[in-house]
Amino acid sequence: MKQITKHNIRNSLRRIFLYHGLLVRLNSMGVTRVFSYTLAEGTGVTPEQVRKDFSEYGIRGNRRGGYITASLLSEIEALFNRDWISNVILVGMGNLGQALSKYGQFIKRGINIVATFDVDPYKQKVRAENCVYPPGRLQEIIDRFSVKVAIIAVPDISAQDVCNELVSMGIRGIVNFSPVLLKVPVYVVVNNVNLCDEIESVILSVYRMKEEQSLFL
Amino acid sequence: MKQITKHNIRNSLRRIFLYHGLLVRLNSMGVTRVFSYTLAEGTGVTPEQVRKDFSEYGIRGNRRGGYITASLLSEIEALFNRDWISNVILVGMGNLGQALSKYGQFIKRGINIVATFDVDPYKQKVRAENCVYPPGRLQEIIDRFSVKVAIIAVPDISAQDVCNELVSMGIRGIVNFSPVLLKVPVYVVVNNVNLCDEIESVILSVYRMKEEQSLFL
DNA sequence: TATGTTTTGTGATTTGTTTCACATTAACAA
DNA sequence: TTGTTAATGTGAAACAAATCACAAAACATA
Repeated sequence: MKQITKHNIRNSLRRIFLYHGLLVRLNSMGVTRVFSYTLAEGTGVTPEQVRKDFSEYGIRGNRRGGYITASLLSEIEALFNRDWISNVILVGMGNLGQALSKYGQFIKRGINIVATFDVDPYKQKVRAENCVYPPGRLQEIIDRFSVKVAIIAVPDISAQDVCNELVSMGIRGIVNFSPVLLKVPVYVVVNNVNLCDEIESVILSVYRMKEEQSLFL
Repeated sequence: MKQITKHNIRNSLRRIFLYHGLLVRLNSMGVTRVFSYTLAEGTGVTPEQVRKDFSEYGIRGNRRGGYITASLLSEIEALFNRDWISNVILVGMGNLGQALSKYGQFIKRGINIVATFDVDPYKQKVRAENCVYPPGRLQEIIDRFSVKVAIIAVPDISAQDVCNELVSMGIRGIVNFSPVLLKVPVYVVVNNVNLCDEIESVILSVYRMKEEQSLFL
């Protein structure tokens, strides 16, 4: 079984997102021109790497004038081809799901959560603005909005079942916030995000740093 | 400036967390023995890699009997040295912060959020169970619980200020959920988690997969 | 105790990624 | 028009990570 996880998405591609995020902010601040070192500075990589990454994806700048912010942004977004696919659904409205559904950054970045789902009838408040659908309406919504990507934020026990259901309904990309490895057909992309791991890695790094310092004492 | 980000935390270390998470679950399910291929299967890597990773961190198994789940777990946790440092604080109680503060997985993994903070007086409900402190009490809490790691979930404009303050108060590790690159002294570890990027990477991968398939038509 | 089997542990090899060094180009100034 | 400068773009080199192949060990069985 082959999954696209944090570990096998190309590093260069992950950095393109980094540049994209920064560019969105710079653009909204009215910065019209950027240089490889601008992006490098803002994302913590080297200028060479920025250029190499752009080179890999066929993005070119002006030999002396750097890059035009707006064009660069649209070139990256063209690369993403974001028009037809940025509608996503969110399954699981626990604490994390609720937070994600209200997270303001998504829409700024062109990620549109068209609907949220939960099995819990108590959470299914189909009011006007913040409605949560029952799983029975998944297929209908997926079809209506041609959704291809889903966010899974359900408890680990039900994650695989939900995943299977979504895949059978046409979902081809999954962002998985549950701590289980989802089994999916080869044509489905999975990205696992594990908040515990993110925090643990810092805890351990801090500890290791202490250890290294103490070697000098 | 050198940061420990998603990209420069050793891959092997990231995988150790993956194994740890799986082991916690296997252990609670009563599995007493695991093999490199058990862990490989459950985390989507190869058995050789599992062994190589353990080898790197000096963790050894039994030549024929694999690994004893409980011992392996405590060896990894000893590696983390989690006793003195697993108290963390959370700054910023917006949507994401609130979700993180209620996220049940943390405590299962030994991550203990000892206090949460927000500048907004409306959010500062210092009731018994779910209290949110004003920033003025940061130093007091950091000292009292010897906190070394903080989670930043504040809006991007204030992220750098909050970060500076935390570092000056003794914080040495930061999990940054805001989309800005924090400038920190070399002895501070930063892990940037960007939820937009995680979702975008899947959107793009799905698109690329479609593209590749269409080459065969 | 000897033998076959299973699984770990690791040197050697391959593959992938980042950095370096510099040729190339565009803008500007005199 | 011509030289100077400030950027990009990229092949080559250095580095890092993953895979392979197999030796070493431990257990089971006779």
